[in-house]
Amino acid sequence: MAIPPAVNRPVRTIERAIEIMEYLKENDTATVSEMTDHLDCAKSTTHRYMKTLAANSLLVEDGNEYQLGIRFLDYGEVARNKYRLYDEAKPRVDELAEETEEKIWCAVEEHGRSVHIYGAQGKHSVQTYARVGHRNYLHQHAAGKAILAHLPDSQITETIDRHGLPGRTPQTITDRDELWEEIETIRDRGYAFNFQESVEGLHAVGAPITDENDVAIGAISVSGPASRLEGPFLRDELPTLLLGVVNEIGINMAHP
Amino acid sequence: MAIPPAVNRPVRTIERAIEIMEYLKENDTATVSEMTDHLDCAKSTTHRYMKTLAANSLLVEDGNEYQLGIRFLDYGEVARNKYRLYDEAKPRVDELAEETEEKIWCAVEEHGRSVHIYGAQGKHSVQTYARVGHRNYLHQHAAGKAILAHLPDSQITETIDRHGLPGRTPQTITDRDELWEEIETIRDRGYAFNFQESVEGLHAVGAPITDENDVAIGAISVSGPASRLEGPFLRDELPTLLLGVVNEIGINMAHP
DNA sequence: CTCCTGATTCAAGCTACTCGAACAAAACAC
DNA sequence: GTGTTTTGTTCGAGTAGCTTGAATCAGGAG
Repeated sequence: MAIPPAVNRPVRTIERAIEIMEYLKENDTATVSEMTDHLDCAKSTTHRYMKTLAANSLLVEDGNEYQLGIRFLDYGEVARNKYRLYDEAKPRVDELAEETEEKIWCAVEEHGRSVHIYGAQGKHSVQTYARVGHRNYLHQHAAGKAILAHLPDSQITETIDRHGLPGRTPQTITDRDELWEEIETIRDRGYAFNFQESVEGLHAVGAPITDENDVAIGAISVSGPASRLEGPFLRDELPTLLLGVVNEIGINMAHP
Repeated sequence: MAIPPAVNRPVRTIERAIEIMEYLKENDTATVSEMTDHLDCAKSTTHRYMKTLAANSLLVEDGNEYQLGIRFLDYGEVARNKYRLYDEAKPRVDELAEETEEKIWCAVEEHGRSVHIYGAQGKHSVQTYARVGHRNYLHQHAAGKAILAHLPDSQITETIDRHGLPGRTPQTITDRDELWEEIETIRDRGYAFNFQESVEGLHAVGAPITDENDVAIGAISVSGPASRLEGPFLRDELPTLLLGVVNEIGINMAHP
C-alpha cells in the first residue's frame, strides 16, 4: 500500500488524458480551445484526445462543450465495492446521521491521501466542499488525522514527505513537529478533533476503524458548525458515540 | 446528445488505457502478465501503462495485483451531479423503495445506452447484475424501453443501428419490427413492462421522465421477482404509482 | 456581406511509444 | 541445496503513430 508512484518512463499520452479528466472535474465543462490553453499542445491534438475519450463515453459532448461522462460512475462503484468496509460502514453511517443530525463521513486511505467513500447527512448537516470520492490531505481533517495517527510511523513519514503539509485555513497544522505531537495525542485518546482546520467555522470528530494490528483501514467522522459542535457534546458525547460505532465495525470486519 | 462516436483517428494509447480499466472492471483484479494476454502488445508496454495509471491513482497496486482506484468515485460523482435529475429523483426513488419494498432504479440515456444513476432497495428487493453506474442496452429493460419510446424516431433508429439488439434472455426483444411495435404500445400507455427480458424470473415496470417536449430525459423503474410482480399489482397499481412520481419529477425539473 | 472565432481535417516530420532482449526476484520442483 | 519457471522490471533502438501547423469548414456578430 501507499507505494511511491515514481514511474520510470510514464506514458505522456495517458498523463495528458488524465489531465483532461482532472480539468473537467474542476471546471465541469470545457471546449477544445479552452482545454488547449490548459494543456500544452496543439489544438488538433487536444481535439483528437477529447474525441477519443468521448468515443469511449468517458466524456460527453454537448455542442462544443465537453464534460465527464457517467461511465465513471461504473468504475467508481466497482472500486468502492472492493472495500468490504463500505458494506459494513454504510448502515452505521446512516444511523449516525439520523442520531446526531449532522454530516457523517466514512473515509479510507489510498496513496497517502484520504477518500470519502460514503457520506450521509442528518437533518441539520452543512454542505461543504466535500463529497463522495473527494480526495483530501490526511492532516487536514478529523477522519484523515485519525487514520494518519493509526498508521506505522514509517508510513506517516513517507506520506508527509510525499505530499507535504499544505494549509487550508489558518488553523490547519502545517508544521511537522506540531503534527507529530498531535498524532501522539490522537493515539493516546483514540480519536481526533478538527477545529476549523479544513473549513472555517466547522468542527469535527473522527475515529479510526482499525484491524487486528491496530492499523487504520478507514475512519468515520461527524462534522458540523462550530456553534453546535462544542462543549461536552463535542468533547465527550460524540467521541463516545463514534468509538462505539468504529469498534463495532472493526469487530465485524475482523470476523466476517 | 447521442452523437455517433466515430472518431477520425482515435488515439490508440488512450483506447488501450481504457481497455485496461474495462478489464479491471470486469475482472476486479489483474497482474501485468494477465493483462498482457488480454491486450495485444508487449509485456513491457502493459507494464508501463499500468504503472502510469497507478502513479495517477487510477489504479492501485497491491503486490503484483492491480485494481481500479477509488479516484474514479470522484469523477463519477462529479458526472452524476451534472444531472439535475439526480437531485430531484433521489428522494422519490427512496420513497418508492420504502412503499413498494422492491428495487427501484433511476436511469438516464447516454450515447444510446442507459446508465443507472441511482438505485434504492426496499425490504424484499432482489439483487441482480445491476448496480449504480451500470450501462445497459435500452431495449433490454423497462426503464430503457421507456426512455427509448420517448425519443425522436430518428434517434431510435440511430441507436438501434449503432448498438444492434443483442439478446440477454430468451424473452429479450431482438427483432426490429417487434421492437417498433413495442415502442408504439409504450407510447400509447405511457410506460413499459419488462417480462424476464433482462433477467429470468424478473419483472419490472418503467416510466419515463420527460421534458416539456415529451422527450425522455430519464426513467424510473420498479423490479422484482415475477412471483410478486404480477396481476393487477403489476398491471395497474405500480404503473399508477410510477406515473405519479415521474410526473412530479418532470414538473419539478421544468420549473426549478 | 465580411470578419472572427471555433471545430475539424490532413500531410509531413519527428517525438516518444513499442518492442524484445536481458536482468532481477520470487516461487516452485525435485 | 540447485535448477527451472514465472513474475516484474529496465533499457536501447527502430519505427509506428502521435504532434503539429496550416488549411478548411461552420456558425455568429457586426
